Parts: sequence; structure tokens; C-alpha cells
Amino acid sequence: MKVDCLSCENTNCLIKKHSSNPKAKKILEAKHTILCKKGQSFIMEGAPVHGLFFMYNGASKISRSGQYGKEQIIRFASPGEIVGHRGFGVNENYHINAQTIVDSTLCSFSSEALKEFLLTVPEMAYDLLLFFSEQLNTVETKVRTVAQMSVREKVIDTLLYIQRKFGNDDVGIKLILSRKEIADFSGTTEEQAIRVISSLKKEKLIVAQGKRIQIPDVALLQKEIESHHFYLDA
Amino acid sequence: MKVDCLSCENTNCLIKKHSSNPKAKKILEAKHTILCKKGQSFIMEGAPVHGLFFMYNGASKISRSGQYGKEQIIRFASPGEIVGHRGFGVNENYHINAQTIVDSTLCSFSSEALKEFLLTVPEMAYDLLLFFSEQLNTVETKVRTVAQMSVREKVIDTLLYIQRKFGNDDVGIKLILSRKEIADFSGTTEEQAIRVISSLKKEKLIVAQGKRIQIPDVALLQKEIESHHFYLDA
DNA sequence: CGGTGTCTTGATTCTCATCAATTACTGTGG
DNA sequence: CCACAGTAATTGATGAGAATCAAGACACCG
Repeated sequence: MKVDCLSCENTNCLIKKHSSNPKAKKILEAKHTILCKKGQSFIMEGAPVHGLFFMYNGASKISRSGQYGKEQIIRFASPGEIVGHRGFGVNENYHINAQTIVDSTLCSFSSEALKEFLLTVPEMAYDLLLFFSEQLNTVETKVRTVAQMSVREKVIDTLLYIQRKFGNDDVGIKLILSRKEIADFSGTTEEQAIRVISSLKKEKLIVAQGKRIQIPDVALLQKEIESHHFYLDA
Repeated sequence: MKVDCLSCENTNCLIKKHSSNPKAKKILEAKHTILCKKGQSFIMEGAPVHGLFFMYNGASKISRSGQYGKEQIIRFASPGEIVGHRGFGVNENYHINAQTIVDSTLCSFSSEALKEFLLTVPEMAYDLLLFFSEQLNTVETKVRTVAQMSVREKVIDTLLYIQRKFGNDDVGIKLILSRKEIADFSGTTEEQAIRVISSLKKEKLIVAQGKRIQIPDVALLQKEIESHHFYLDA
């Protein structure tokens, strides 16, 4: 089974965007589609990377393991997004770990095919540059977040990020994460994340039933991590 | 005064690399060269960005201010490097602050000129993509560093980074930073950074006279953070 | 020489990681 | 359908490490 880019509905996907370009024919033929069960690693830390992935559906987490194997989740990827930034260049070891968090479908391209595509369709290269600069912006912000915020603020920041990224339905945030995953993205421990979540529940800033978390008033929660900025101006 | 790319000796500069391409003529003409005194901000947080900069000589720091105005230095830039990643796209507010730390010369290009260049010379776009992916890798590693390392490890990591990036002469690391700048990059306070530096001095892991810091045995210092195999590249 | 800014050290406070123990939840096989 | 095992979530207690506060030393500059 192979996903057809022309009929794909991920309008944010860059391959899809340029798929009607006649020069894209070759790369579309070289495409592979992979099915991944929940929890499957499709990029392993330390192993050489031979290409890069686009999420067709599902969700995944991109992480790095640090001291004593403690995991740091760098970001989550939703449909249409790229995973494995280094995979389009020369073969290199890229020290990240990418793992699906629900059953997912991935589209994969080899480095060579992609390089050729980028060099023949400069508009695609340009769009990819924009995507990268956006990513850089996001990650740079994360450095500051992790370095300066309190645990409470970091967890709130994470909840808002998940909400923005994966949206919600009437039951809560669509993507269900374990407390440990929330902690690993926030840059704290599982216990601390739990404590913050418990507090937020008591304060009615969130509604949580087991793993399902709902944010009744996003703006109100947002205020919790912005109040400090206003304090400066006052 | 305008620096001539063809005779520029920053072999790592991407503009220089493609400057002999006939299609580069236009962008080279549109180039501006700017002199900045030490401490001068050339990208201000919140202000719109109209282009991007290449360091011709000198050094600069790229930061974001966070809570209570506390500064988080994201990276340092050395000659040949690009500053202002978002400046090649549409006009956007890019919330970073870029400031020289010694007298520096900068080359600047407008978004439009650069966009045109990238679209006509796909090899340049491809090289820029490689640069961006490298940056992403570096910043992603920094997220983990800041989140998981102890203050001592973070400061050591910073010293090694500065050493790699700016090298040293017989007196010590070429680039002289204040303790506050070391702290702001490490993600800690000035006092804590000073304490670590003092300890390292006592342990003979570094030699320091005032602001000049020397690392007699890089490998030895590296061992201190050994459990984190993956360090930031220069 | 006074003054300003950086650097340094000590004392105190407080946040957070860690350890430990308990409780809920999930799925599986009898 | 229940018992069980295994996993995830939760709460409490404690100690370590780091931020903060405060005060003094040092260097550099007009």
C-alpha cells in the first residue's frame, strides 16, 4: 500500500504542495509508505539516517536520551510534518529517537531522491527552508522555556502546546499522553508533573479524568505563564 | 566600504562559496556591509526583520529575553556564520536579540534579494538547508543540556563550546566573555557560574586570570560531562 | 582618586529531584 | 465475570542543589 500524494489531504505537507509539479514525478515514485504500531521507533539514536519521514497520519514524539537514559522529548509531530531533519543530506548519524505514540502511517524518502528533488525544484527547497526556520524558532524558544521557567510553568506550557498542536474534542485533548511523556517534554520528573496537574485540577484550570485532559479556558491558563511578563512593565 | 565576497577568506561562508556563480552578481551588488561597535544590537527583539546577516569578522551573541528580562543566550556566532534565520522569508517578527561582543563587521542582505538568489541557485538553497539542519541539531541538543545537566556540567559544557567555537591562543580562549554571559548561555545565574569556575580553578581543570580562561586539558574537562556523549558543534 | 561595574564569597531560603509507599487502572487468562 | 498481575498514577517525606540576598574585593576609567 502506498499513499497517493495527489489525493492526500494534509495541506500543510510540502511534498503534497509540490506534487503536481511534473518534476516531482520521480520522487513520488521513489516514495515508501510505512505503517507503524503505537510505540514503534522509526528513527533510532545513533543509527545512520538514510532519508526522512513525513507523517501521513497519527502522531509521534522526537526525543534525545541524556544522562542515565533520561529522555528529553524535543517535540511532537502531527500529520503533514517532517521528522528527521538531517535525513536529506549526506549520510550522517543523527542523534535523535523518533517513536510513534499512536498507530501511524509514515511516508519516507531517500536522501538521494530528496536531494535531487530539492535541486530541481528550488521552490520546494525554499519552502523547506521556511519550515526549518520555523522549527528553529520553536526550539530556540524551548531552550529559554526549559532554562527559565518553574516546573509549574513548564508543565502549563506543555499542556498548551499539546492543545495547540493536536487540538481537542469535547472529551479533551485529542492526543493522550502519559504523565511521563508530559514530564519528559516539560523537562522535569514524572512526579513533579503529576503534582502540577493535580494542583491545576484543584484550581479548576483544567479538567482531567485519568489521562484525558481538558482545558476549559485556554486564555486563563495562558495567563499563568504570561503574568510575569506584564509584571516587568508595571 | 563594502567587503568583496570574492576575496573574502571566510571559506565557511555560503555566500562566498557561491559568489563565483554568475547568477550571484545581482545579490552581491545588493549587499551591504555594516560596522558594529562592541555591544551594539543589530537585531532587536520584537522588531520586524527585513533580511539576514553574515558575520564577516568579530563575534556576536544571539539571545532571547525571558521572565523578568532574564536573558537566555541561544548561541554565539563566529565569522562566516549566519545570524537572523528568519530574515530570508516574508517579513516577520522574530523574537531574538543579536548583539556584537567585540567590534565586528557584518554583511547584510535583504529578504527579497536573498529569496531571488535562493530560487535561482538551488545549490545555495540546499547548502543553506544543510546549515539549518545543523543548527537545529545543535539547538535540540542544547534543550537537553539545559534540561538535564547540573549547573556544574552546564558551565563546563559552555566553556568547551566556546573553546571549540572560538579556539584559543597561548593566553587562553580568544573570545572573552563576562561571567554573566557564561551564565546566560549555561542557563544559570552569574553567582552559580562563578562558583563553578572557582571550583574548576582549584581543581586545576582550568586556568583563569580575570576574564581570561584557559583549558589546559580539553579531554580531561570533557570527561567531566562524559555521560553526555553528544556535544554542541561549533 | 572617587565612582561604577564586574567579580567573588558567604549565608539563607526554597524549589525540585529522589525515594518510598499506596492507590487506581488495564488487560489477560482461568 | 472475576482474580490476578503488571503498569501507570498519585501522594508524602526528605535531602540536595540551586537561586536569592547581601556584602565586600577588585579592576578599570574619567
